[in-house]
Amino acid sequence: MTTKARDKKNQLIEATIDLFAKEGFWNTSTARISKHAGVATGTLFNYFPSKEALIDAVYLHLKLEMKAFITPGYPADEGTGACIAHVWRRYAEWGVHSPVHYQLLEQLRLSNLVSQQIEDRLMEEIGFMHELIETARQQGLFGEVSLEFAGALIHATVTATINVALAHQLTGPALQKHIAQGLSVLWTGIQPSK
Amino acid sequence: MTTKARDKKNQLIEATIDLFAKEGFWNTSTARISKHAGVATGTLFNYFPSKEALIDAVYLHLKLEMKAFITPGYPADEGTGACIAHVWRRYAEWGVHSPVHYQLLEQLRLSNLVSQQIEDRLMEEIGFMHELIETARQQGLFGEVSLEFAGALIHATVTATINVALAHQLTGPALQKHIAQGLSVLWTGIQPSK
Amino acid sequence: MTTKARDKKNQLIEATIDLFAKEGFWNTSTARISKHAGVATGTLFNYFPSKEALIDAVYLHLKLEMKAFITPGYPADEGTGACIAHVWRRYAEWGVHSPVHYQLLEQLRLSNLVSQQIEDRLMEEIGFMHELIETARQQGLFGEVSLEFAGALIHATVTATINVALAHQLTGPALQKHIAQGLSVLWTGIQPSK
Amino acid sequence: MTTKARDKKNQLIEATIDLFAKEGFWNTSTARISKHAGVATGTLFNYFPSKEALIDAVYLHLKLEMKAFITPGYPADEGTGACIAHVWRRYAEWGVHSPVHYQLLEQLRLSNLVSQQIEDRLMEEIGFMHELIETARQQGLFGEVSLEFAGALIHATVTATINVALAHQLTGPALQKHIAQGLSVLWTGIQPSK
DNA sequence: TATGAATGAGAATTCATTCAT
DNA sequence: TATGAATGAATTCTCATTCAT
Repeated sequence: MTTKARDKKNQLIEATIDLFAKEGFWNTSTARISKHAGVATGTLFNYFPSKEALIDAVYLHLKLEMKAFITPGYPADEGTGACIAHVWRRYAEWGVHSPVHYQLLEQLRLSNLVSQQIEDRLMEEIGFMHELIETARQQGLFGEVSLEFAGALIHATVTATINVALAHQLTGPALQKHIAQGLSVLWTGIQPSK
Repeated sequence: MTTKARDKKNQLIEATIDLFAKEGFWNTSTARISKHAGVATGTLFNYFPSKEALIDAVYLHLKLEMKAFITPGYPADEGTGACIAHVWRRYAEWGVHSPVHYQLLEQLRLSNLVSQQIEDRLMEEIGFMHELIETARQQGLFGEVSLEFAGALIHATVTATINVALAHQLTGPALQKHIAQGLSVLWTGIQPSK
Repeated sequence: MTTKARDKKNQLIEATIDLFAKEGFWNTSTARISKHAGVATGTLFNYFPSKEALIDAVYLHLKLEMKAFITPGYPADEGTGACIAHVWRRYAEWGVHSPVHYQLLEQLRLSNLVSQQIEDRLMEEIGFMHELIETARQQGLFGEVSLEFAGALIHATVTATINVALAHQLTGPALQKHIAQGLSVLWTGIQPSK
Repeated sequence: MTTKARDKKNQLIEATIDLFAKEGFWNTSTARISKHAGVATGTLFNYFPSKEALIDAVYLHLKLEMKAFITPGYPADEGTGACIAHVWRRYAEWGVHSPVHYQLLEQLRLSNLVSQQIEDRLMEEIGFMHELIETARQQGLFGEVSLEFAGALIHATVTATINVALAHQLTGPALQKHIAQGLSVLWTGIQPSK
């Protein structure tokens, strides 16, 4: 795929995200997406074989964007706990920083619109988080909680934290305190009882 | 509204839930709903002025069903903590007991398809939960966590708990232990640090 | 047909006229007509076998109403010219007096919605006007103008007169003067050249 | 708009006129129009955003066609009276020449289906007639008749003339004589009394 | 490769009419 | 005779996708 082609794909993906956010899922036709991206209706289908494939690409795009936001500063040498805390905190910050993208990602996650193929593909990209959690479990950081439950709780707490931060429009120190509080709930709640 | 009319409305609502679950939101037309409910296409619109109104009714139906499941055995005289624990536990049990309804409710919650009017109407029905949380806060059960954040965390943890229970198809004692674990995470995590 | 039945028929016809005027032809369903008349949807079809039959009845009703307005004071003993002038003038006055009914009548006339059967039936009721015109022709009042042309010109001039009177909201002496002017145009225009 | 696009628009407009005439207003669906024009149902809506817009276009088309028929031979240098007579005569000839179009135009005129926007647009195209009438009035050709009344009478007489010509299927010299007669009625009737 | 007109199945909704009560 | 819920064909309009240029 040439650079130009990749550019156009991204252009279309960004236009899709924009319109999904602005007008909602249901009212966003491929024709409108094309126009918003500044290309002809037919062109969209030169880059994505179907609308479904476009939505898959959007989901992938959002997840990778999130990953790219989370990754910097990863404290690989400070221990598993620090790593998980980093990921959790950066996720929360991403959600507050890109609320539109975050909300769309959550909607797509529940929508059954994303193909299994893409979910699999993402396992490879995001899999390191699962390994991280598994390591933490084995180190006894999570008590008896299963791998999957730990993942679910991490996701659940970060989501709740983002949503409240957005609802209250928190920024600056108030936001940082809120995020710390959310992380603390997870951390306290999930740790093994003494 | 006569009993017969109420029956038919329910019939249509159940058919809608069924199809939404089976075929997904996006592929479920009013024509298919009517056929699935065993009535003519026009009949649906005798009971709901629009598809939007039908979806509102479905959402209302699901929330009230959930409330009806949660309410029995409410330990009003055992203190706020026991009440919250009861509600949390019964919610989790409902989700595991009626996974299709639970999942649809979650989808609708994020979809922006439900009108504000219905959200308001539900505040009256579900409002007691908010009061419960507020009372708990004032009794110092939740540390510094705000009302809204407490609500979000309660919802987030119960959701995570249900999802994992469903994924692992937990039942019987294993399920009860899992639910207890989820509740404990919330409870430990949210309580004020000593 | 009992008196009660005739009353209900009239009730339905009046409701139809009212709604046609208020909401236009295209948006007026039989259901709305029934409701407006204060009867059940099915009841309408006990009195009129179809919507088409109802429209026929409305047309008939309007024409007879017009005739009833025109007839009083008919100067049978003052000569043909006076009779025609009377009819013309009363027609104009009816149009100004009942603009809604007048306009609906004109619309129905051009709409092809009225059955031939009703047109025939009306010939009997309204036929005297044609005879009147024919007599006038034979008396040489209309020059070489054919019967049909004379009728068309009479109708055309009265219609133009009413429309302008309505547009300018003429009343009282101004209206009378305007009507006299319209009649004079017809009379002067149509009379044989010396 | 390319030539091809204009052609297709005209194709659809002609199909609409044809069907309106053949089957009447009320039975003519967009689906039938599309099929009659030899295009897919969706294609119609590529050219007209709604059925209403199509009807507007039909009305505009008919009026401009009429104008194009009337204009040639306009005797601008023979005085106002000659100009009005020319327009009147050509209008009558157009009605007899294109009865289907003429009748549809009259129906649309009374139907309230044409948007104000199109009426305004037509004022610019047809406005010269109003100026013509106003000039004639100021030259004393019309006695005390107001501008609007003069216009209404002109329209009324030409319409009556066309209708009778069509009913009698007049052609050739008989038609010309009939038209002359109609014009004479207007002219004699409307001129100032000495 | 880009274009955008053409396609036609499918969507939500309406409505004249029927018929069991 | 009156009722009004039920019917389902018909309507306007949308939209993912195709394909000739």
